[in-house]
This record gives sequence, C-alpha cells and structure tokens, in this order.
Amino acid sequence: MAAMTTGNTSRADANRRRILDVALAELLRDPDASMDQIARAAGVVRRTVYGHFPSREALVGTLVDEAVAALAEADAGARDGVADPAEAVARSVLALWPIADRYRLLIALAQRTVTVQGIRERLAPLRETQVRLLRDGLEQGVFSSPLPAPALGFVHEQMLFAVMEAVNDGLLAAEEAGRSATVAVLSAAGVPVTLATELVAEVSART
Amino acid sequence: MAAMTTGNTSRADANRRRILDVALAELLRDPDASMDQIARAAGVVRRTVYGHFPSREALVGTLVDEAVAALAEADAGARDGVADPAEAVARSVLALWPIADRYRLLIALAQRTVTVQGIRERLAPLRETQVRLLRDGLEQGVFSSPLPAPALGFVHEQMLFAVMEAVNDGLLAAEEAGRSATVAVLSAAGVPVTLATELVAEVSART
DNA sequence: GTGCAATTGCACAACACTGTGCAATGTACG
DNA sequence: CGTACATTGCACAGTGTTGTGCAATTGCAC
Repeated sequence: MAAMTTGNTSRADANRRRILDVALAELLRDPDASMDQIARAAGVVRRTVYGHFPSREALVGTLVDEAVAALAEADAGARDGVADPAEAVARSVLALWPIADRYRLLIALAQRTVTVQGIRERLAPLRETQVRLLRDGLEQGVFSSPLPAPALGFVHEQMLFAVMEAVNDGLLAAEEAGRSATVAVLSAAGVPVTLATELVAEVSART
Repeated sequence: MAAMTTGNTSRADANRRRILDVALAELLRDPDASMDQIARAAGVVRRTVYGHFPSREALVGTLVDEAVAALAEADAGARDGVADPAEAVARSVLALWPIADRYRLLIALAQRTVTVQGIRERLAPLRETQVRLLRDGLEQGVFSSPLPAPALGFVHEQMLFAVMEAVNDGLLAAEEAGRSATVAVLSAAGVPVTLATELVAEVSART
C-alpha cells in the first residue's frame, strides 16, 4: 500500500478522482463532514482515503487548488481581448458561473476563516483581477458607485452567493441563473438594468 | 448552585449577561467555538457556563432569540409609516446596520444546518417583511430587476455581508458604512445610483 | 494464473468536546 | 457574623474524530 503514491495504476487514479468528486459533494452538503462520511459516500473505507491523502487538510487543500485553477482559467479565457469593462464583467460572470456553483464550497470555506488557512491567499490573485476590472469600469464611467473598487469586489463575490442561494431555494431556474447573476452584478456596479439586460442578452446569444 | 436559575442575584445576572456577550463575539469569530473557549473568554470556568445554560444548544438558542428580537424591532421601528419602498428600504438598512454583526452570526449558523434547528424558521418572519417590501417596490416600478422579489431578498442580505467584509478589511470607514450599505442595496435593486445617494443623504440627514 | 499494487478490516492511541457530580471556596447582603 | 448563593476545581463517562499499523484479501494487468 505504501507504493500507492508512486505508481499510476488506473484503479488507484480512478478511486482518487472519485474520492475528490464525492468529497466535494459531501462537503458542500456539510462543511464539517468527517473522513468517514466522505469515504462511505465514495463507496470506500476510511483507511483507503488516507491512502490517497495524508490528512483531511490535504484532501480539502487539493479540492481548493483545483477550484482556484478552474476559476482562474475560465475567467482569463472569458474576457480575453475584451475592451469594454461591462462586457468583460458580463463574460467573466457568465463563464465563472457554472464553476462557481460547483465549487461554492471553497468560497463558503473562505468566509469562515477557520477551516483551511490560506484559502483567501490562494484566491487573492483572482480577486485582484476582478478588482482591476471594476476599477477600470469606474474610471471610465461605465460603472458608478460610491464604493471603492476593492469594496465592489466583495459585492461582486457576494452577489454570486445571493443568486446561488436563490437557485438553491428554487426561486430561480438553473438555466437562467447565470444570466441573472450577471445582471445582478452589473446593476450592483451601477449599470442601469435595461443596459445590463441588453448586454447580457447580446453576449450570451453570441455564444 | 441549583438555585442559580431561580434567584436574581446581581452577580449571577451580570455574569450571565457577560457570557452571552462574549459568546456572541466568540461565535462570530468561530461558529464552532467550544464551551471552554467561550468560558475562558468570559473570564469564567466552563462549569460556570453550564450553571447558566443547560447546554451549548441552549446558549446559542438564547443568542439567536435575542438577535432576532433586536433586528425585528429595529426594522419595524425604522420604517413605521413610510410609504415609499425605496425610502423604507433605506431607513430599514440604516437602522439594521448597527446590529448587523448579530445578523451575521445568525446567517452563519443558519447556513450550517447542524447547529441549531429552527434558525431559519425563527428568522423567516423578518425575511418575509423584507421580501414584501421588495415586491412592493418592484410592482410600483421604484425598483427594477429581472430577479423575483424572494431572490432579491437574498441579494439584500448578501449585500450587507459584502459591505461588512469591506469594513473588516479597512476599505471603508465605519461611519460611512451604513450609508454605503444602503446605497449598495438600493442599486442592487435597480435604483439609479444618483437617486439612491440623494435619498440616503436626505434620510440620514433627517435623523 | 500469477504477481503486485490497492483495498479492506480490524485495532490501536491520542485528542477534544460535552455534560454531570460534588466538595471546597468565594462573596454579597442582611 | 452568618447565611445563602455563585463560582471554582477537579474528576468522570461517553462520544466522535483523526491518523497510523498490519495482516488478510481483492482485483487488474501482463
């Protein structure tokens, strides 16, 4: 068993992958889920999980790393070469949405400082790019708000949560949610709702 | 010691009060704070806390009840007899803001299903009044958003968190925060920023 | 089918936390 | 002062969790 770390047997890899996926789902349901809960849910014994991850911390950490990577990639790709800040935000949110929903766990964890130290740090670069974008928009007058750009960054983030919760509670259709979230973010940034709606329709149609 | 529950000795009452206050602060920092952490922070031994509250559940429950009561009272009082939805929201947020910390605890606990069953239920009436208000505003065209009123309720809530975090990070002055939060909520509801700012200035000046 | 890695099934030790019991100590109030 | 009550300082049982060790067993791949 000690060699489980070295080799690349397909069986072990598949298990590792499934453990990660199930762990994500389980932690989403209960952020304090125990290793035993996770293992059982993955159809595996607790001991096996420790064969793949040395500690609970490591397991969650891996999950966080994957999430951050996916988010950063989606964000960067979405607004590549887009000049207008409003459109850039729209594209970014639309692209981020499906991933953010899947990984909302890590943001929830990031808000509760306790769990894994360093989530905020790992998430910081992504946040930085959002803030830069918001600042551009404010300076160009595309956005308008009495809040400084970094504060708007938090607003941006929390807006996604708000819409996620709404979807969770069945108040919003899942297919509509991405566009709704985008409009919500834009209008929080001071873009008139009519403009925001138009923009979102246009952008999401062109995909 | 068994009579601690009956009598009204000033010392015991003061201790009970301090335990509650400290517990609030401690749970805000870490929703999973142990009885020992709370007791020590209150300058008291764990055993003493159990003299005032039969269980952790009971302690947190008391805290929740107090918070809900304070919030409901502040909210009801603030918009008593105010017809315009926008102004009502402005007054409500401005009044709620100073006790928003407690609000924060509630939501943090409500999201972790495990802690105390029934937080969402106890909080529901307050949430309901917010949603009603938002619905009125939407119907009257004062607010505009593609989101249905209940979803906007979540947005309202998360907006407060966003501004709290901004204050926490030193991005916003504490005195300005209430007004900032109000403008943020209003513009998320689709009220033009200029209008929102005016309204807030007016309302907060008249106090 | 044989072999090797992965998985399992226990059995630990260590720790942290909850809630309770009880005797000893402190302290306010008449 | 003395009484009544609050607080303390243990000690305890019960529970749940983490991480580890090791022998037995399974299952994939060649």
